[in-house]
Amino acid sequence: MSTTHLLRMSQFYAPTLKEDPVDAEIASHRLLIRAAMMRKVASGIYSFLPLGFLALKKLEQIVREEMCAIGSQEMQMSIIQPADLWHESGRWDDYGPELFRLNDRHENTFALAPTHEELITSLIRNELRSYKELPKSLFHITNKYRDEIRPRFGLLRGREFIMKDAYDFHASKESLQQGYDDMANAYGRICERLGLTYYPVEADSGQIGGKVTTEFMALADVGEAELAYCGCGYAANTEVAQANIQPQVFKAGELEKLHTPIEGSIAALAEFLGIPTKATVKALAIKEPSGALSVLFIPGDHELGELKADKALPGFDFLTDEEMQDSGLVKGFMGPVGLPQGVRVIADVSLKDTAHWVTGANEPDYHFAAAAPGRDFDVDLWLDLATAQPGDLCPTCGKPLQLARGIEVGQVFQLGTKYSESMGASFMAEDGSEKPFLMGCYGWGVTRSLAAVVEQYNDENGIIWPISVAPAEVAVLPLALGDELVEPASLRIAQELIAAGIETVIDDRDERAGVKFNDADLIGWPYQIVVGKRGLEAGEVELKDRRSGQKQQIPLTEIVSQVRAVVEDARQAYR
RNA sequence: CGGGACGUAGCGCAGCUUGGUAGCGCGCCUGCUUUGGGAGCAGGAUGUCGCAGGUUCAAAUCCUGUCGUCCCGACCA
Repeated sequence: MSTTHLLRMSQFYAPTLKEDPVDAEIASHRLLIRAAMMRKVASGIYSFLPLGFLALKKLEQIVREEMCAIGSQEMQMSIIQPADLWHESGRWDDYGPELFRLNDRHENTFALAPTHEELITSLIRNELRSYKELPKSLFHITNKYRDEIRPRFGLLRGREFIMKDAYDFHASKESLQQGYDDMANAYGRICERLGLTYYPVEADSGQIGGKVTTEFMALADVGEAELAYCGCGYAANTEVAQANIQPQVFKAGELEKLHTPIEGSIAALAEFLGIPTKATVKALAIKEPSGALSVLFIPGDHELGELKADKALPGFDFLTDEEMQDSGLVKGFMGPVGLPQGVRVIADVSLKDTAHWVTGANEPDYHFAAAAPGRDFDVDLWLDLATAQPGDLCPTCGKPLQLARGIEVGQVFQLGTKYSESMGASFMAEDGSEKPFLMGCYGWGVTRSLAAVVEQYNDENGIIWPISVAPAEVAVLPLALGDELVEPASLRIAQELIAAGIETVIDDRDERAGVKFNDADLIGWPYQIVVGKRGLEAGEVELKDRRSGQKQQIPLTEIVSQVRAVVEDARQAYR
């Protein structure tokens, strides 16, 4: 959607705020409210004001175009969905309190859609019947509802938000992979058109099921996700990143018992021995639902990846202090040598090549140095357990990994047959057999990515919209309203820009120059044309680039053609 | 759900300890002046002090409950 008529600030509903809203902490939340883009309705629920809506619609259109470009077809599904469908898939019970539920006057039960797998599957299952019709890809852009435990950070984690979700149906794995690759490429293009610095990362597929998945992370310090990445292109959510950790050996040789009268912590041990934490081995006592007890060993400078551990040891839990005592485990001084009987030794794979460990002696105030796996003790199970840290080595190229925080703006999944099987959606294959569809689902957070753009594009004065999502491309600021030179000149420039197909706004409010400058920077118009009396008398106006802050004087006769050129260049850069 | 904090004018806040006429800044309205980075002067309007009980002659203030909001954690496609 582009603005085809001149926007007049004097007519526009755009109540910008001079002061920061008190309940907004992060830049995107603060600025979207201050710049009159949106207002809060309730916790995690926002209304878009005209300015924000313009930006939102432009962002949405970019997503739409990239979906259509890969042959996905737009539709629109209801957000109120019969509970029966959710019972069919099993998610009425699995989704938990996050699912908004409601009744109609006849006491029929419904869910507000947090996502649309159920509805789309029920929609196509009776009428998409033959392999000849496959593959099919459908998408829509609608509100989603999730009763988050803790909504926060404005648009980044809301209870009502806009998502583009696409679903595709395939007859073969190869076809599914193709659909998935197309979608991932489209997501990359969306990020680029939004100007986002991003990484596609390996990720966990979580509740939604399926196996193959990639998350698209927009880098931002306020992001709730952490990713490990490398110059070679490898990037993964630290929940699953397979970092190549390099523990250090303190000393080799025979098993040696050390008197270590300290509080049992890695930091204290490292300090007492005068060695780096990476030369120690951390021990964590856990139990599995079966009741089996184990001690997990990971390099001392690393943290346990709880998601990794939970995948390998489903439902595990840490032992309480009492349970440890009852099992004969010595908190703070556990080690693989001389554990109580029946307690398994499970170690992070990175310790496989570490021939000599510094580890607890299962005795208060004592540690072992140079405990050697295979000689002094046996490891029952080697697992990938530790969370990646900066300096760990990239699993694909071996160079040091870097860590960053990111906002998950999109995720692509190969669902497989999870929903087609549970909901009986099948097609007639070429050989005459009935087969469940292979499905993919692909979410893009529309409102969340709008916030991500603001997180990456702002400064102390306000938002710095990339031209692709700016509410308008150019703002004309007449500094002397009512002046016989300034006002007509400003209007003429604005109208010529509109005629040239450039989204233009004119700040024709009866405000002082300072107010207009500050609002223009706060709202974040990419280009500002300042029309003042002084300049006009010299036959000039000023063109300001919001991003660089650079200003240049341009002859009145050339301003329209120059701005056209500048805008055209900027558009190309985000295409 | 655990921990912390906050609800007073449209927005940002003070007042509460020690109960006694509800205030400040910005914004808003009127007038004059001003006019290239959030103007100056003068005048004016605006409140169920979140809500409900209780204590008291008297409650924004004390007590109890409740609702809402934010932050940390747990949780989370």
